[in-house]
Amino acid sequence: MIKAPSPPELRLDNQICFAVYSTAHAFAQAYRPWLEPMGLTYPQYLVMLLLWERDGRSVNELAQPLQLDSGTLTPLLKRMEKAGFVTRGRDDKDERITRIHLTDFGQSLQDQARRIPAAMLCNSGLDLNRLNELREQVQELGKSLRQA
Amino acid sequence: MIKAPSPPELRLDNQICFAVYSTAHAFAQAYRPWLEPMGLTYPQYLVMLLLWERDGRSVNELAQPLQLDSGTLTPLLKRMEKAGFVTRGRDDKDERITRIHLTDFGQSLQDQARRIPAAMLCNSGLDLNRLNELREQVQELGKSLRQA
DNA sequence: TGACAATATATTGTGCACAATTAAATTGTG
DNA sequence: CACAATTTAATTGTGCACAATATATTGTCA
Repeated sequence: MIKAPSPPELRLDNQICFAVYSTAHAFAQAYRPWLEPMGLTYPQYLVMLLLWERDGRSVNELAQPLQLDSGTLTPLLKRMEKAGFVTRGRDDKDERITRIHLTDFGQSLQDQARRIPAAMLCNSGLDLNRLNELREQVQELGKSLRQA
Repeated sequence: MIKAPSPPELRLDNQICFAVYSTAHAFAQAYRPWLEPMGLTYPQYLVMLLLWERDGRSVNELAQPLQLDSGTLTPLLKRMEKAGFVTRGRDDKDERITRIHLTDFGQSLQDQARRIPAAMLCNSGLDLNRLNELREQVQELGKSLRQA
C-alpha cells in the first residue's frame, strides 16, 4: 500500500506558526544569560518591564498587556515575592484587588536590565529599523489571530 | 524621592521578543478549535506534521527539527501513544533508539489536518506571499538568536 | 577482550500556560 | 436594605519546556 506524500502546506518548515513558536523559545534562551544572574525567568522579566513602567499594578493590569490569566500570574507572582522582587497586598479601597509593588531590590535591577536591549539587538543580526518593522508585523499578526 | 521614567527601550510594547512570545500563544489559541476535535494539542500537532512527512522517526529525529529535548518529548510521546496516535518501540538494530510510528488512526487524521492551513491563512489577515515573507524573516531571526 | 568513551533516551525537579471552577468583595437594582 | 449580578483573584488539574542527572546500549581501542 502506497502512501501519498505529505502536502507541502503541511510541512513543518512552511508553517509560520512553527517559525514563531520556535523563535519564541530561541528568545527565551537568548535572554537566559542576562536574566539568570539577576534571578529572573523570562516571563518574570516581562512582569518587571511592566512594573518598571508603572508600579503598584493589579494582577489584571499585568494580565491584560501580557495576555495571561490569574492561573499563570498568581503562582508566578508568589515566586517573585518569595525571591524578593515584589510585594503582594490587597488594595485599601477594594479588597478584591491584589496590588503588586516593586521592592527596592526589584527597582534596583532596572539598571542592569538597561543593558539587555542593545545586546539582544546584536544577537538578532538585524539593524534597529528592520527589527522594529518586523516587530510591528508580528504584533499585527498576533492581533489578527486573536480577533479571528 | 522621584523615580526616573522607564526608558523606551525597556517598554514592553517595544520588545520584539514579547511580540513573538505573545503571537506564539495567539497561534496556539487559534489552532485550538481545529486541534481539539482531533484530540491533539498544538505541540502534538507539530509532531504529527513531522510523522506525516516521514514515519518511523527516532526521538532525536523529532527533537532536532522541533528544537526540543527528550525531557519534553518523552512524556509528550507517551501521551500521544496513550491517546492512540502513535506507537513507541525500540529499533531492531540499535536498542538505544526509540522509534515512533503512526497508527492507522494517526495517519488518517492527515485528511482533516489538510484543511487547517487555509483556515489559518485566513485568520492571519495576510495574503500567502506576505505571510511567507514574514515566515522567512522570523525563521532567520530565530536562527540568528540560536547561533549568537 | 575488557575498560571506557560516546550515544540515545528516560527521569527528576522547577516553572510556565491555560481551562474550568471556586470564593470573596463590590456594585447595581428593586 | 436585601440580594442577585459582576468583578477580581485564587485554586485545581493537565500539559508543555528545559536543566541536570541517570541508565542502558553501542562503538573503540589498547
